[in-house]
Formats: sequence, C-alpha cells, structure tokens
Amino acid sequence: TLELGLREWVEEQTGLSLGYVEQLYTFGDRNRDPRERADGSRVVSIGYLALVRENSHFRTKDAEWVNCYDFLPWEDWRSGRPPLLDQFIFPALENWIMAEPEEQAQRAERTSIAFATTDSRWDIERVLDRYELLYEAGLVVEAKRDAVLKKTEAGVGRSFALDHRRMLATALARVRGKIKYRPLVFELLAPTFTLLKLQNVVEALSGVRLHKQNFRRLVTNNRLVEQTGNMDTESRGRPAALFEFRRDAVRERSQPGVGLPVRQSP
Amino acid sequence: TLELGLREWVEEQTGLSLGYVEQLYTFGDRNRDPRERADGSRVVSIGYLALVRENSHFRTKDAEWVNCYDFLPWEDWRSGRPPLLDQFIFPALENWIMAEPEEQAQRAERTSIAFATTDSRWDIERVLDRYELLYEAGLVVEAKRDAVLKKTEAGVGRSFALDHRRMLATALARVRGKIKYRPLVFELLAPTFTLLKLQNVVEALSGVRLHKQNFRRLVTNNRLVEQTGNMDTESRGRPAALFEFRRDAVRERSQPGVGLPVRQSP
DNA sequence: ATATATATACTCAATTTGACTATATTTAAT
DNA sequence: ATTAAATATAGTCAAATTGAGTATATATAT
Repeated sequence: TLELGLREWVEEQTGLSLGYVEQLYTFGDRNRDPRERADGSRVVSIGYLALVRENSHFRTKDAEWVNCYDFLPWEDWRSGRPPLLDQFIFPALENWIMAEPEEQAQRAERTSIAFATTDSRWDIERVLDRYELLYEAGLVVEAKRDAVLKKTEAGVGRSFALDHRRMLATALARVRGKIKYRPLVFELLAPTFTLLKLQNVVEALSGVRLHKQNFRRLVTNNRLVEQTGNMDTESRGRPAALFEFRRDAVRERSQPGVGLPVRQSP
Repeated sequence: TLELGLREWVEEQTGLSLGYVEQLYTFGDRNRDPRERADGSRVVSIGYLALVRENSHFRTKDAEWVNCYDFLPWEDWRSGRPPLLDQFIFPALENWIMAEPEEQAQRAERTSIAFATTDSRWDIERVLDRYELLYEAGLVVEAKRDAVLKKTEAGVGRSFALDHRRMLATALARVRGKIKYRPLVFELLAPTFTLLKLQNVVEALSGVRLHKQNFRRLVTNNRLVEQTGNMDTESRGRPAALFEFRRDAVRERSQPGVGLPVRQSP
C-alpha cells in the first residue's frame, strides 16, 4: 500500500520508524512543480502526516529537526500575540484588501474570519485559511516564485521547496483539529510522561497556552491517562507523578453524538 | 485544479452543479483495479466528497439517486438497531474471530470497538472501521472478488464496482465526523427550511434519531439559524416556522479551544 | 532560611446537556 | 362539530461540564 511504501521510504531516508500515519491531502494543482512547465506533465503529490515519538534520532547525518513555527511564525501564540501580526502582516493585508476595489469586500471578509481581526477570537484551526490569504496577498516568498505579486519583499516566515509550506499548513490544521477528539498527542510522547509534559505538547501543537488545573482535570476526569506509580526525577520544583496513556480510552470515549442530542428511548 | 476538473466533469455527466466539495482520500492500494493486474500499472484514485442541494435534478436520463444505506445497511439506526446485525453480522464475525486461533484476541478487540459489542455505545463515526472488518471477514461481496474468503455467500448490503463501497464508507465517516462542528447540513437543504427538516437531514447523515426539543435548542441557542418570518404551508400538524442558515455563524463559532481549556490571561 | 518553581487539591458560579412536562395549532377521521 | 393524531414550541429542573480562581504541598537554587 501507499502507506507502507511511505514508512519504508522514511525509514530508509532518516532511520526513523513512524508511529501514527495518516493520509493528509493530494496536491494536484497545476504549476505546483517547475517540471510541469518543462514537459507539460502533471505532478500529483500525496501528502502524509506522521507523528514521531520525541527523542527519536536520525540514522542519517544530514537530517535535522525543524520547528514548524519557523515556517508559520504567526501561528505560535504561546508567548502571547505574535508581534509580527501587527507589525507586518496586518498592514500588508490591509494594502492587499485595498488594492483591488472590486474585491475589497470579499477580501476584508476573508481576512476578518481567518485572522480574527474584528470581534471573533483567534481560531487555532484556520491555519490553511491564513496561509492561503498570505499567499494570495503575496506575503510569502513562494507566491513571488509563482509570480503572484511584487518581486522585492522578503516575505514572512522561513520558506520551503515548491508548495511544501502549504502542505505543512494543511498538516498543522489537521493536527489542531484532531487533537481535541482523538488521542494523537500520545503518539508524540514517551510511553510515560508527566501531566506538564503532556500539556506542553498540546500547547506546542495548538499554539496556545492552556489553563493548567483545568487541563489536568480534563485529562484525568476523562480517564485518558493513568498513574504509573512512579515519579519524575529531573524536575525543578515538586516532583510530578508519571502517567501513561490508557489505551482503553479509545474504546470508551467519543460516544455517539458528542454534540448531537441522540434520543435514547424510541 | 483537480477540484475544478471534478466540478466540470460532474456537471457534464449529470447536469448537477456541485455546492460543497472536499477532497476525501486518495486510494492507491495495489489490486484496487483489475487493470493493474493486466499490465502491471498502478491505478490511483482521488476521492472527493460533494454535497448537493436536495431536489437537484439530473439533466441526463441514466443517472439516479441512491440511498447510501443500501450499501451500508448496518449504519442506519433510525428505526432502531438494524436486525441485520444480530441476525447475520455478529454470528459471522464470531466465526471469523474464532477461525484464526492466533489472531482471536486482536480480532475480538477490533470487533468490540467497531461494533460496540460489549459495554461501549455505538459510535456513528466508526463507519470505515466497520466496513474494513466486514471486508476482512469476507462478509461483503467485493472481498470475495478479491479472493479473501469463501466463494458461496451473498454478502451483506448492495455492492458497488471495484472499491467504491470503501470510498462511500470513507465519505460517510467524514461527513458524520464533520457535521458536529461544521455547518455542512445547510449545503444539503433548500435555502429555507423547517427545524424538523433540518433535524431529519442530520438524522439521515448520522444514522440516529435525535431528541427533538434539545436539537431545536442546540441549533437556535448557537444561533446557527434565523427565522425568516414565513411559515411552512404543507405540513401535517401545526405549521412550522421557516428558518435560514445564519452565514455569520461560521465566523463566530468554533472558538479556539472547544474542548481545550485555553488560558485567557497571561 | 528564603525565594522560586512546580504539583496538586479544592471551590464556586456560570453554562451546557439530558430528559422531561406542558401547551399550542394544525389536518384527518368520525 | 367533535375528537384524534400530528406536529410545533415553550419551559423546567437536576446533573454534568467548564472557566477562573484560591490554597496548599514539596521540590531545588541561593
């Protein structure tokens, strides 16, 4: 299968064995790849999302871990609202909105939804909407490459080959959407972990800080985790209890109709 | 783009213009298509999910609407638990579990999760898990076609060409998962509708009956809909008020951290 | 000994959910 | 004309969940 092929290929390239793997999206727009222009062919890429346990190390030398927020810095609100937004992105988007009189209304509307510029709050899941707006507005370098807008500016965030940053945005949106109702996080953690560690990983994925006591309550009350009895040794303050993922939770959780008022009696 | 190609193709084949379109999955396992066996090639299909407003009619004559539960009858619980489950599926799955001594435990576990045979409740989203189990157990005809199991039995549910039933299961799973947090339903309804109509469509998609008063409360309190002021004429009992989808709801809903205790103050 | 960092327990009001009861308006049947 | 059946809509109430805290315990670093 395609998925097995992927696992083998990654293993070969990096020495990592993938845990959770999920098909993401098939990218097949025209002009994704310069090779298309050369010979008139069409390149279609099937993107996969894979999660790898922390502290996995590469076998090959030229591989390295990269922080995904290097590419999408506006998505990381863990240290508060990224200054980049007000300093660069919003002014630039404002110009873009005003640039085309006929599309002003629609552009303003889309910006307002994606970036929560008006009343609504920042929606961590709208990663792709935001990237696409920045792309259309020519604020990322790959847009320049595709000759969408001006040739001068540097663009925001670190770039990637081809449309790989778009794929990354797709992946982050998917993870952020799924983390709430599927136990993805545990695929990233060591088998045993403290609640703070768990929280930090969720915060890294979602890009926002969480309320510590309530997070703990959420996780323990839903019986997603179980104490191992051991304690963490290398902490700064009071030692934390070590937990592990309760595999049974997969079976129990996600009752029919989370959010749908299912009628019980006929 | 691929999506535009799809829209044109469907328009051409059926005369329908698609509303909501979403990429579903790229199906690329080996042996999906007999053509592969013939010439050693590999057929990869990109599946799309599209929603069409009710009462759309075909331009071409040979197209027809089909109830998706003809293909997946065990997924429709609107008239109570489908008898098919206890009469045919469970005994057959039991045989399958027992057939392979070494895999008994794993098979029993998977069955228990997918079909909620033990304590847990029926999870409307596990459509694909269930189909895959039935496939592996040889209970659907396409498994026979692929020579997985015995050649005699009729199989359960109406069949489809190639692996198209698998695609359908993927689509239904996707819709059921999404319906709770994205206003997909409105893509299927006329611009104006009664709350009962809305509820019936949600019930059709989810395959379960909902609690009427609570459903109404959910939908109105979240301000997903708005009264038009008009009343429905052709009802049986008391006439129902006509509603329309509140487009602004897209912007307001899905606050960051539905389910994640986002910390507000730094 | 003290400051600082972290873990964990507990509180409490506000909101949401699940499961009902009650009442209002229709059409269909007698 | 009256009654039954079907549907819509309002309201109630306890239980569970969530948001935002306070309080206390147990470490390490200085």
